[in-house]
Amino acid sequence: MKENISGCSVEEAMRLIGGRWRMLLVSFLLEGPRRFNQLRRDVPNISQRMLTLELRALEEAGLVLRTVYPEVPVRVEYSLTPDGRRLEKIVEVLKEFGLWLKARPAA
Amino acid sequence: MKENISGCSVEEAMRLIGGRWRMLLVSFLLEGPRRFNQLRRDVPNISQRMLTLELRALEEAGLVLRTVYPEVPVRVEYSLTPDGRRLEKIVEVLKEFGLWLKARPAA
DNA sequence: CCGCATCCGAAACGATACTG
DNA sequence: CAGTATCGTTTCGGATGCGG
Repeated sequence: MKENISGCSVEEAMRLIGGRWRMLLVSFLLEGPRRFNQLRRDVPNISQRMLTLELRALEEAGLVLRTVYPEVPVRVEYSLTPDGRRLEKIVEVLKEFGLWLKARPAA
Repeated sequence: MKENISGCSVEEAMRLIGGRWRMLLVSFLLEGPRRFNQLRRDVPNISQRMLTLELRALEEAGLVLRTVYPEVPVRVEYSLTPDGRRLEKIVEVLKEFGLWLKARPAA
């Protein structure tokens, strides 16, 4: 299997950042660390369950850092790792394309 | 529902171009028009069914043009519309990120 | 050559209720 | 506040067989 053709990189990238929520969450984390319920407000349509799952996935991929502050009540902050910041360009381009999408005449 | 925040653009974009195959197909179509079985060879792991479905979806979104040449046997060519070419930047950035992904030490 | 129809399992996603 | 657990629905994706 010739895995090294450039197209496969696209596939790998999409497998990691594909899905409805991932890049959306990253787009907010790019502005700075966020708490759990803060992200829920930022992304009103996401369910609690999906938010947990997606954050865990991003954490496991090394793109997001989860920090627990042992206060009462507990405080948890999510932030992008240096690796996670590599997604900034993708978010930018995606945002640009999305805006054009919503503006174009033909749906 | 405040739909106009920039993040939502990202979501809309991902809903259109998300999925395992879409951007991969676009990445090949960027090189020029392709026939059905040509794409099957380019993307060895895609099933006939998915190739049909994804091409139809891209066509319906106005990103891909399907041209039927009434020869015998029939010849069908898929090419990007001008709108479809707007995906070029996304593919580039995705490709770059994917290559880095495969190269980084920590999996 | 270029599909479509059908069936099926797997994965993504969502709603709701409950917990330290 | 920040989650788990459970369940149901929807979408994704593969296998196979048929048709113009």
